Amino acid sequence: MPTRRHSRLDCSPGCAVEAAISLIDGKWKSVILFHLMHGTMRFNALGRTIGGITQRSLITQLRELEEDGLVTRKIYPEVPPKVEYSLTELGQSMAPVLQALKAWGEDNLHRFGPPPQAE
Amino acid sequence: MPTRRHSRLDCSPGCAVEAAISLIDGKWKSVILFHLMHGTMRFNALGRTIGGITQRSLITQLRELEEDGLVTRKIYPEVPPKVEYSLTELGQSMAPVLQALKAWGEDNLHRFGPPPQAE
DNA sequence: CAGTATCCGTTGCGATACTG
DNA sequence: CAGTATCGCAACGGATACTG
Repeated sequence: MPTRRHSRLDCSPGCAVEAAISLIDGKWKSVILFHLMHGTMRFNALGRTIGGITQRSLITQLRELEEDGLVTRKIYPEVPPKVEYSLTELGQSMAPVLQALKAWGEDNLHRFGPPPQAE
Repeated sequence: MPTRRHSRLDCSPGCAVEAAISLIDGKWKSVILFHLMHGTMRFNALGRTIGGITQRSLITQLRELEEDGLVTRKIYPEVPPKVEYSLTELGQSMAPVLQALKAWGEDNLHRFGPPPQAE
């Protein structure tokens, strides 16, 4: 029982915002979506690209994204197994959000994490 | 020790997205920001407008938003106490994000929560 | 390769009660 | 009114090991 994660979709003003966010909360979802916007990816490739995420977390987040209709999972019945993840139309429609997020982050990141120096 | 909540601002591609999200995660932050975009609000007013949030949660989220420089707190030294919360410039700059979120939510909410009927 | 299973610490957050 | 203090649980998420 997936424990309906979407708390309260019972609308008050600002609820749309909350609903939208509830889909991309979690520590990794936004990043996953972001990477999938660049195209289809396989499970481990996604994990490597993101970096620092465990298989458990990755699969959990992916399953939730799938459950929410943002991501699709294509299984190639072959061995070794091959599974590709990509965005659905709905997932693609998140693009503006992700971009706004990215733009904001890039503009303001320096305020929080003083640039990691030039090494 | 506020336990630096911003997990990893140590950038990998997509990190900007994660950083931005980390500021508006939590169950309520986005909604708080959203309501503050309409103007300054007092503590309890904010709580009532949002609905369903406890004082503890509200204050916690507000303090974090403040700590992150998105919100300011103006105290009127009078009795009964009066405290007003409003967005900083940085907070205002979140507008596009919030709007993207809201737009997306409004366009796609129906997919998750079947419209609350006409009562 | 793409997962699943188990364990377990941390955090989020609600409930409730109290205060200046 | 605008908080603070305590409690407690459930969910999140990391580590690690195992599997078809």
